[in-house]
Amino acid sequence: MLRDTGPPASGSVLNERAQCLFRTLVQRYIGSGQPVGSRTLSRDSGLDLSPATVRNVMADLEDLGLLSSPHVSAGRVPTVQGYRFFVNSLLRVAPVEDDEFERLRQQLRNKGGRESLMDAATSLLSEVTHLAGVVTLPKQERLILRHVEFLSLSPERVLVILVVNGSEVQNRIIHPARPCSQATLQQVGNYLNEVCAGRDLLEVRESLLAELKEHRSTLNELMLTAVEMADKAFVKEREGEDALLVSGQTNLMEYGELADMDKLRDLFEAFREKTELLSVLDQCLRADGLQIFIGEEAGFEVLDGCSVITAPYECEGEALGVLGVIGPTRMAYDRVIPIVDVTARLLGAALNQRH
Amino acid sequence: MLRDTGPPASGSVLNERAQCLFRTLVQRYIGSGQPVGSRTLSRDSGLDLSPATVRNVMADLEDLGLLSSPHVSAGRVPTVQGYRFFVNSLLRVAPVEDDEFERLRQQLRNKGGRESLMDAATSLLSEVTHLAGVVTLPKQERLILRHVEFLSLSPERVLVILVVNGSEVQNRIIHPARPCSQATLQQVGNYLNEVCAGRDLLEVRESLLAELKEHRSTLNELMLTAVEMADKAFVKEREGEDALLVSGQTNLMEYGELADMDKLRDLFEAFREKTELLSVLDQCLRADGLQIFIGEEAGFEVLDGCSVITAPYECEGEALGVLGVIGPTRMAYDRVIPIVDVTARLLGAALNQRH
DNA sequence: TTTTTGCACTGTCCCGGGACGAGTGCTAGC
DNA sequence: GCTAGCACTCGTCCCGGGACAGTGCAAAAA
Repeated sequence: MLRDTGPPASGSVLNERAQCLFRTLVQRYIGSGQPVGSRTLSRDSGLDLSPATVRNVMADLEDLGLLSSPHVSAGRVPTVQGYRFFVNSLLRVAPVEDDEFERLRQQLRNKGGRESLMDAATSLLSEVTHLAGVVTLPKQERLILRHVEFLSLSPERVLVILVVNGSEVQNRIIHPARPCSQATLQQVGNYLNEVCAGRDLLEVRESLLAELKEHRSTLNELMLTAVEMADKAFVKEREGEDALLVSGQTNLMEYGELADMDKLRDLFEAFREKTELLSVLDQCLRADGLQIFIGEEAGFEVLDGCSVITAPYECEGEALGVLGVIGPTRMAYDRVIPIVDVTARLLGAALNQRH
Repeated sequence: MLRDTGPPASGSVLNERAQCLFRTLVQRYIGSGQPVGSRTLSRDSGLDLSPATVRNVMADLEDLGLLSSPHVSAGRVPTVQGYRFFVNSLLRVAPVEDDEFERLRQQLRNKGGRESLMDAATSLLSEVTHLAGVVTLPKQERLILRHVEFLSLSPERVLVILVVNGSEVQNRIIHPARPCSQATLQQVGNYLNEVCAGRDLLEVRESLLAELKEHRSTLNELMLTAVEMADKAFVKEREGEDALLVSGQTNLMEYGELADMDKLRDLFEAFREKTELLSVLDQCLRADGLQIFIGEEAGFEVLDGCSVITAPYECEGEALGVLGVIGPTRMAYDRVIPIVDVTARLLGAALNQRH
């Protein structure tokens, strides 16, 4: 019996005993995946209660919506609300084990490119947790031009190489209105490098176009070509196209509760499609701080039966992206949460280091 | 009864009737996935034979190793040898349907970069065939330098941008022995562009190093730096790292014979790992022409129960890479083979077009 | 009042047996 | 050389019973 029958979300509403039983039940279910019965619970709780008493408490917990029974004689399993309550109020996270921490730290430093750093983070998450790891790539809202180079491929095609934001290289092919000689391109490049280096790509493009409109007649030939080139070369590209890395999907095949082929197929398709996942992870980025979605809480049917744990990673105080794991609702929250947390910090640190 | 009991691989060893029955059996099994019994076969073959006669023929076919029965009262299914014989001697391929051909053609032209062209080919294969599509990226044995650019990021780090083979851009970061000013880098770049443009990257590197060894004392400062830069910048990179694109893996989840979780998991891991698949596909590249591996023929246990159909794609008469599909042994060879064939041609054509 | 004990009840899982059907091999006959 | 008939063999499906695990409820004990 409970002292207070209010909604469990508001403060400590369960008495000590009920909390303890509930916690042990959830832990045990997470460990075994089997519904937990009163006998087992009375043995494992350490409370020296008879199964019958335990049954009474369990009945109350079921009334509160924290537990449910698959059928009348099969023990209890936590509901989504149950997991939520467990995570919010009852969970005691385990510190990351030393060797795991060391492994994470080692793998996330001195990585080559930023790309491979993100790759490393993704696979680390999946390997350490045995779940699926996800990392969103930093969305580069601002592209600061560092250097631009034009290369004539053929009379109608010009290769543009942009170095932006420090050391990231982008390249694209544009088709100029009039054929340009390599020499002209060289001059245009020099001009643009001089004028635009260190400025925002799109902003520069706008201002050049504005200038063109205003002083078209007074601009010389070279300037006109330069404006045209900038117009075509400085457009935004690769708009979040595959701004999501996923790793260790196959890990999910090991969990019995996801063993249904259709369910699994849908899940894998969602990993490939990415848009739904990205929308979930975007929420996490805005929410700022470690986030946990349990079951349908994320708002997508494919994620039914799954939990998502994410944390944003930051560089110079600004949240750049989100990393996390996806696994069955029945996951070892106490172990996984700190791992996600630590990985986010380490990734942020690694990014910071290369300033 | 058979006129000739020699190995079925050598020529037409089965009489007309046995061939017809065998073909109908295989086709039927491919369609339904269920073992085919004598009654069904006598109905479907169009030969007006009694089930008993069919049974006799089937017994002979089983003796030849072309059929096997899962158990005594369950009809027959083709063996790997059976599929092989079917594919080699009995198969009549269906021409690619018009709308499918149109679809392939449309999607494989006017694609942006070469990368996205390959992507398109991979997903097309998987979508049209409902199997998993694979495409190996052209392995660039020769990297012809077109242009090189050095950019100083910090005193110890230099960004190298290489344009090779027409319009492909590579970039890497190197750490010079001594700090270099941007002006020096500019000069080094100019020098290297002048001397090396149009030549093979690795060959240039060798010859420069050789020259260094010989005339070290007589070279000026700039030249020394240039040689050092070339040494560090012109090394081969991205050695076949992920030279394989896979798409539509989830399609395979729909086939009952691959429904075993462990089997599927191994298969997906093989897709991720890529090395085993690449070794199979490399054979296909050397073999030159459409290749079919049935079951364990490919030599890898994970591919047990699967067939691989590949065709090399060519550009300017040279086989650049391989594309194909992977699916259950029981696949619609008559439909899939021409699709793979056509896709390879279209991809080759698309690559040729951009010369 | 709270906890425990005892008991009836209700589901699942795991057999073992019987009916059924599909398919086979063999033999005799056309 | 082909076919019809027949006995036989398995495998699958379906059922019913027993073991089992867990429940709810009521009555007794603390």
